[in-house]
Amino acid sequence: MPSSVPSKAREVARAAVVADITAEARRQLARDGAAALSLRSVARELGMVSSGIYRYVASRDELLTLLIVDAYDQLGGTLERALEWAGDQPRIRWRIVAGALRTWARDHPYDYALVYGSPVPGYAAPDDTIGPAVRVYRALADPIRQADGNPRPEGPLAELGLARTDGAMRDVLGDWMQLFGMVSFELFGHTKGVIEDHAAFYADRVDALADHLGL
Amino acid sequence: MPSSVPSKAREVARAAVVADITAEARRQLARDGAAALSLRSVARELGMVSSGIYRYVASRDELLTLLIVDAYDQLGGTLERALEWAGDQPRIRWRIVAGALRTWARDHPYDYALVYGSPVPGYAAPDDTIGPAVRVYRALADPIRQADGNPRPEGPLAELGLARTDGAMRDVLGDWMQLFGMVSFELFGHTKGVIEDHAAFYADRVDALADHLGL
DNA sequence: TGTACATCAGTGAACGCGCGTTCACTGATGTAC
DNA sequence: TGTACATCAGTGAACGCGCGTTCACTGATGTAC
Repeated sequence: MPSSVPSKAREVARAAVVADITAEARRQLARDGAAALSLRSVARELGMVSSGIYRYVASRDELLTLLIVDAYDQLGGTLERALEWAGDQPRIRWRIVAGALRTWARDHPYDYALVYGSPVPGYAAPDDTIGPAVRVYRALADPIRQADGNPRPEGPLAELGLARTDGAMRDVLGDWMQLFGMVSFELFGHTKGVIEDHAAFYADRVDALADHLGL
Repeated sequence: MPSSVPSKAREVARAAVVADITAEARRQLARDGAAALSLRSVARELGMVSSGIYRYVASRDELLTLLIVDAYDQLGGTLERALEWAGDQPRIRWRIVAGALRTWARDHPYDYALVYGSPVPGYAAPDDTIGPAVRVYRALADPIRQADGNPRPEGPLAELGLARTDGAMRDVLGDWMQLFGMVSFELFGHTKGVIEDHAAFYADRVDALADHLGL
């Protein structure tokens, strides 16, 4: 019978290698996009024989899941850090968190595309990705939560700490989707010849949305 | 010296084969997504030897361009046809064209993803795709044009027939991006556990946008 | 209308590539007594 | 502290696959006189 408490040292080493794999995969994702990501090239770059990587990752799909979770965490963490120094005016906090979203997306276009672009064909995201995804929405909800005076949350989005009525919740969701719509249009190149100054356009819309959200 | 007027019969036959290729490619796109699209499998399905397809398409990228143009045209045409029977109230026309956008996207998810999702890595859309893309925006602009009483258009979006001021134009663009944001979120599965009735949510938001646009 | 020639569609073989995944294996590392 | 054993990381070879693209070629189709 195997010992139920695995070796600490092996556990640590293992986690380190998984982290290396994820980091290298992310690097390749940033260079070539999700479709081109291959286990073989990750292994190669890590100086490992191609089959060795199967000690750590069960399949290509599992590596993609790792990357998706990682991307959500990076983005969520970035938004949270941005909010730390944002003062206590809801409108300012909204500007800052929305701006941080756009900046992160521009800095990590393939990570953004991986999670908010078209799904990788044949890949179905497991439920492990839901938690990290919510982290992003929680950050976006922060200014609204604050404007509402942190009421006791109920309803479908209670985990976000929001307590608006159904109608007001639809407003919030629609406004968030506009945010992602704008970022996607900019990143995916749908504004050629229409919008010249993306930063200005985005800032202008973010303020309009702040009005709409009552911030 | 070759004749400058090519044979009519050959020209017709050629166009028919190109249409066959596009149709088969679209079918495969609908089944497996853009990343899995291959010249070989299109040729195979057409009963042609793999190299034969190079008589009609210079490369895989060119086939992708064909598909993108085709998708824009399909969507643009769908929106235009929807508007034909929409009566003359701007608000109704807006509801109909927005609804047709969502319906088309749900019916052709991979076509939608091809043009409004993340770009295919390594592929850069040539300028041939701009014209067909504008056709979609022209249809979305129809209700606004009508509400404005078809004034003489000027400014950056004159080709859409819109004549609003810069600020009002930003409103329009932002609202359109919300539309695409909502459709993308629904199609790409980002609303799990948040929105149950997508049709109702979308209709509700479309009406809110109509108010915002003054329709 | 008939013939010589040019054009073009489609063939078949080949090049060189990278991929995901499996499997039997060798050593090194940790564990239990 | 020392030894016998179990576990695990990483190897190397292999399977079978499909891809994009090139190239020299055979016939069929159209064109010019």
